[in-house]
Amino acid sequence: MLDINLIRQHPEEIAGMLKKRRQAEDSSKVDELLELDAERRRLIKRSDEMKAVRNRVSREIAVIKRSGQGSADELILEMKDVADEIGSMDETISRIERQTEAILLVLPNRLHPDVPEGSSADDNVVYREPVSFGRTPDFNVTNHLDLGNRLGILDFERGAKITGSGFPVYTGKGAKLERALLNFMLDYHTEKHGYTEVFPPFMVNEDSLRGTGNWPKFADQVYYMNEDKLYAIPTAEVPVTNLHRDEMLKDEQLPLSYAAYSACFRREAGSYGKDTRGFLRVHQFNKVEMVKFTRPEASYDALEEILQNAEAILKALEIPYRVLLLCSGDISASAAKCYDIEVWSPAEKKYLEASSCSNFEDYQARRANIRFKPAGSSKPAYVHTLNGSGLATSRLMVSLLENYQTPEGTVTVPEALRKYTGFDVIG
RNA sequence: GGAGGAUUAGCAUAAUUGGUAAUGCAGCAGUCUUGAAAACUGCCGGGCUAACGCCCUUGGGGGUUCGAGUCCCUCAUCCUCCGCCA
Repeated sequence: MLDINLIRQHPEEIAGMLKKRRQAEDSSKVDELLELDAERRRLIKRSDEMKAVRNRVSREIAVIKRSGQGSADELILEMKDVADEIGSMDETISRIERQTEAILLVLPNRLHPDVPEGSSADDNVVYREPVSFGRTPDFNVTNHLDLGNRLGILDFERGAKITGSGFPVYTGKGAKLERALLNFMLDYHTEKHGYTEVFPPFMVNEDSLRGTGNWPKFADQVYYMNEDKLYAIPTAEVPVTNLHRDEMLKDEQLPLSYAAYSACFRREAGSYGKDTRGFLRVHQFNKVEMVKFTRPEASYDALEEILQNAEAILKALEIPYRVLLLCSGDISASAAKCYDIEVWSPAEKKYLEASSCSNFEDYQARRANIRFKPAGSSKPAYVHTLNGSGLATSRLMVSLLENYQTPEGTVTVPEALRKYTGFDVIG
């Protein structure tokens, strides 16, 4: 959520941001916001004046009643009218504030100057050139879906039977490999990168979803349990960032770094028929997420750190990847700057997104009311929040099965994972 | 699911039969001091205002009243007990 004061003082900056994000049509919302804001301030001034009268006269009434001298009936009658007027004025004010809030909740975040201009994923900029570890297979590799079936480690068909399309089942060594990946990544981040492990709930309430920016704009992408008004988390970012919702953190606590495993649930509405084979698009997948809370001045260094923490996993596993800096038309609404890590799929002959590392600056902190008292100051300030996948296993699994494939059709387990799997070859 | 109790600022604690949120600690700034401590003054949730000031804020929402921390309704969370349960 943007600061209304910023919008009032620099509306042209917001308009420029919307244009850069290829959402110029939303600039009418900024105009609407400015009108509502002016009207709100006008009404508040009048309402406050009347409340001052009411408070003063009410104190007079109290004095009269306490002394038992004279009658307050006339004053009470007068105040009845004043109270009615205040009531209707406050009703108008709260209606305006609801409208203002509704607009603020859907306006995207400011963009960092580094974010390149662009209108689609094609305009993203390569930030880190491909790293291949010299292990890309030189034969015709079988895609992960056929290979997984043949080796008996993945069962998408039965997943579709018991739940629906896009809910994968891992069996035998597949299940163990998945669990090894997750344990490996969690151990790596907690032991080598200093993250505190969190095992969060997989369902959250609406306040939490609003805090991270997934609601109301992206509510249709999230599974909803109507009976209990709970949402299945699309990422551990939601519960972990909301750990500190409505909290006042201590300066010396910062930065806070959390790593969390969670299953992730996404409806992926409107994306049927495009890149949907196997793991390329699923409704449930597993992910280790890194989340940081920092002082504002430290957040961009922290972003580079998160990116490197995610890359370290791929380097340890020797999975070929590259890093993109997302352009203004492709970056998510909540983020001010974002890197995507993509892993190479030899069978698909393309890179697949396996991680997103973003700095949200104070956009989420403002929504979720996460503050701290800066050292040397007496006033609270909003923290900056960041997160990065470290990483999602679904596309990672694709890349692993294909890159570690042998000409005989078996799969070698990456060295770093063997102590977790207990076996070094599948098939 | 049922019964009772609780929720006040970063933390901790107050507030007569309804009369308009008090105090302590921590933090920030200043005065004093060679420096520090102590002491004293102001600030220390948000909004409106050029400023003086004014308004709002007692878990969320609603109601009664001239006036609600206090009374009523409702929801959430926590504690105690009962019931159910992997």
